This record gives sequence, structure tokens and C-alpha cells, in this order.
Amino acid sequence: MTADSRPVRTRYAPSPTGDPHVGNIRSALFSWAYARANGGTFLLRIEDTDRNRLVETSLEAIMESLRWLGIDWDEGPEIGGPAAPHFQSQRLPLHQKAAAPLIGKRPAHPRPPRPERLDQMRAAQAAAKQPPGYDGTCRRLPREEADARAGREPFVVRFAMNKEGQTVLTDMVRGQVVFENKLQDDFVMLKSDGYPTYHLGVVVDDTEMEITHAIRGDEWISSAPKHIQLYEALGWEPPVWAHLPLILGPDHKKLSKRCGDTALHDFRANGCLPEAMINFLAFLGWSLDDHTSILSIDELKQHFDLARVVANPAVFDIDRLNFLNGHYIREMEDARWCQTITDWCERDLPVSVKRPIVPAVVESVAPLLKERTAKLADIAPMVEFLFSYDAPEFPVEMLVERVGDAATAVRVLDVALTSLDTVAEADWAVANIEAAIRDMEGPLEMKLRKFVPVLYVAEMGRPQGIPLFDSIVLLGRERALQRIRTARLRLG
RNA sequence: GGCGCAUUCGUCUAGUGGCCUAGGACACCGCCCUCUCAAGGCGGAGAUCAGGGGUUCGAAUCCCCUAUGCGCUACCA
Repeated sequence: MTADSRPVRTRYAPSPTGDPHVGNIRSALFSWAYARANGGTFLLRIEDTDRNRLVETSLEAIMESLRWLGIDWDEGPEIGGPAAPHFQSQRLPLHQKAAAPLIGKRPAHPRPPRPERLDQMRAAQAAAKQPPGYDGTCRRLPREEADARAGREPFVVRFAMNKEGQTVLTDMVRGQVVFENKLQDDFVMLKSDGYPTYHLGVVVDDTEMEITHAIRGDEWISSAPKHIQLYEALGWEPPVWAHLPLILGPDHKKLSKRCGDTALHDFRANGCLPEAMINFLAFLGWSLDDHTSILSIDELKQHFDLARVVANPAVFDIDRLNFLNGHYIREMEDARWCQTITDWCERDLPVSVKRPIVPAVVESVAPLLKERTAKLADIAPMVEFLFSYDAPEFPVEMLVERVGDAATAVRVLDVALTSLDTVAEADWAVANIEAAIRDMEGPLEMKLRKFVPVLYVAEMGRPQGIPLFDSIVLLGRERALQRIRTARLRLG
């Protein structure tokens, strides 16, 4: 039974060496979505065989990122499953057992050529403009001598690649890719510490876990011949391959830890919504049709198809992410939006602001905030002025900037004070405030739009934000008037 | 250096030989709306389909060459 006729099983197999970035997670998303779209199973496997690069917090970061996005795994850490364990480091017997028969008919290389020797060899190859690769010295060693040396020295086990002919990869994204076997390298499959390298690890574990579709980043395509030949040597059925296009940073280079803050948790910390991230990632290398650009996670689960994955790398476009985030904020239902505002206020507002955040205030700003928020981290600065008696601090020049000179600003504040003072406490509502402020046009001989920035600054400490009339109502008569007096005082 | 992959508006993409004088979205610009900022509505600009050769009545779509970009080239994944 070939891989494409069995029930679909896909996996995401990160190595726990740091926080996952959007590139890794996009691979997870596509694997997951493909399984979901085909009624298959999605598993999470942790490839922790590089004991030197392990990062303690990484496993939790990976799982937390997936959970946040709603990418649920059917088998894996914390869930278990028939193919457990899901940590590669706990599967060593499986890897060694698989490698054993290979050592019989294909020579083990008993001693690691000393690192210096390998370095020299590579330097010489580069200088001679020859293809790089292990020179196979130990491959020619007689079996007895190899075994003897293995008994007393540390050693690695390399896989003896077939050097004749070609290895052909059939890939769902790229079609057929042909590799010349004579250029292939005898790669290490078991390291001297007994752990498998990635190459042995994936092949053994994907097989054991009955993975039908190996979906991974394009950086792996050069290694595909190694894996294909391993499957052949082991007599195992390979999965269907799909190499996803890389995601490039703004510098058009492959995303990495050092290239921008593309760690998923940074986006979350800045107030990105999971549905925006999913929607964004889904269209990096894939499309539904010729016109859809907004897609829910449920629609993705239903319609995702590897056949529509494109082959060319995609540049990460932060503008689009922000747009999508704003879109999903505007679509959010009110209760959740209020809760979101509360959460982010609790998190971001100065410690001087009393907790818990007053629900009534949140409810009244919520609609005003909705269409003005692109990232959730924008929320607190916009509403901070509502939570203190005095306006947040601001430079005095800000009062003057939009009207030209201090004298004009003073006049605006004076007239505002008089005008607003005529509105009684009981009448303190948007319509009356608006009327009072519009009435200022006469005495000031200025258009509303011209003088209004002064009042924004006086009330909110910033020249723009949620609407003025509403803000003044929310502040209440006393605070609103007091802030105008304070601003007036600051202008001398 | 070797090998591999890729190349359609600034960006993500639609496109699988005639529906393409190339469609959508973000970004950009303008107008409308408007108490600021947004959001929203309407409109605009933006791609000789990397370049050059073929094949064909006809090519963004098929073939070849070139260029450029990226990836890999570890006892890392």
C-alpha cells in the first residue's frame, strides 16, 4: 500500500532549539491543515537529538505557539498515541535497530576522521573547485579492522550512498527533481554519542509513525536523496514528499532568529490575533482561488490543498498582517472585544492605574476603539487618559502645534471653558457637548477642525485618538473642565 | 566552487496554449464621509509576465540558453 492510498497522517517535527518563528509554524500549519482537510491525523514529534543545542524552554514555547493558533495535534507530547514516544531522543533503540542491518552489507566507518582532517579535506576540495564531500577513506576499510577499531575508539556510522546513476525525488510542490548520485556524500547517520542524525531520525520515525505525507521546508530538498536512498536500502515505503517554499525576511533572506523579530510569541506579545496570523500564514505560499484573501481557520481546515502550494519563496509582509489583524478586531463580537480590551489594559496601563479595570469604562470605549486598533498593544495608550484624574503628561508645545501660536491656543482653551461651562452636569451628553464645542466657531472665528486638536491634547494628552465629544462625556464634567484649566495654566 | 530551487504590479498571489489589451488583496495616491485619528465608500496609479532564442495559426503558460536571487554543501536541524 503506497503512502498516498493510506489514511493521511502528517506531522510537525521541530527541534527544540529556540522559539519557533513564523517559517516553522507555517510548515506546521500546512501539515495540520492538510491532515484536517483530508480527515487525517496530525502528530507532533520533537526532534531533540542534538543534545548540544537543546533549549529547555523550547518545548513549551512550541506547544504554546501551536495551542495559541488552534493547531491541535492528535498524537504527540501530552496526548500520547500508538506511536509514542514522540521525543526522538527516546527512540534510540528504534534508530539503532534500523541502522544495524545496513552495517552488515554496507561498511560502518569505524573512526571519525578527526575534525581537522575533515576541515583540511573540505578546504582542499574548495580550492580545487571540486564538489565537496566526505572522501570515503574509511569506507574502504575491511570489516574486521572497522569492528576492531570501533571497539576501542569513538566512531560514527555513515551511510554508504549509491554513487551510480541518479536519485529522483517526486515532490507534490516541485514535480520531479533529479540528483546525480556521484555527487552524493556518505552522510553520518549515527553520531558518536549514539544519537541519530536528522536523516536517519526522520526516515525511521516517519516510517514507524506511518507518516504518509512528509511536509517540510525547502531547505531540506537538497537532503532528499539521502532520505530516498535510506528508504530504498531499508526496503521501506517512502512518504509523499512536499517541500514548502521558504519564507523570506524583508531582506529577502531565509528567516532566522537574528533576522527581525519573527518569533511567533513576539507577534502575540504585540497584540496579534491568532486568526489574523493563521490567515496571513495560510496565504504565504498557498491560495484558495483567484480572489479570496480573507479566510477563517475553519475554511482553511476544509479547503487546504497541497496541490495549490506554489514553489517560489514568499517575502514576509508585515503590512498585510496588520491589515488582517485590524480586520479580525473589527469582526470580533462585543463580549470578547471588551474582555480583550480589559486584558490589554491590565497588562499595559501604568501601575498607577487602579486595578481591576472598571468594566463600565471599557464597555463605553469599546466601540470607539474597535476601528482604530491595528494591534492590541495600541489599546492602552489610546485609553490611558480615561483612567487618571489628570491628563497623561504631554509636552506643552503639543497644545500649540496645530493652531500655530500660543495665543491662539490660549483663546481656544478660554472659549472652550466658557462654552462647556454652560452645559450642566445633568446635560453632560454627547449631543450637548458637540453643540457647545460647535458654538465655539463663532467667537473664535475658526473652523471646528482647525481648533479641535488643542482640546484633544488638553483632554487626552495626545493630538489624536478616540472621538473628542465622547471622550469628554466619558471623562465627566469635572475632570474634563479641570483638564482644560490645567492646559490653560501651562500656557501661562 | 559544486548541486538544487525559484523568477507575473513594491509585497502576497490568480493564471496549466486562445476567456489576459494579465484578475484579486495589502501597501501607495486622490476624492467622498468626517470633531482628530481611524474605519468605510468610490476611483487611480502600478507587471512590455527576469532577459534572449525557439515550438505553435496563437505563449505568462511548452522547450533551450543567459542573468539574478535564494537554499544546501556539519557527528545542526
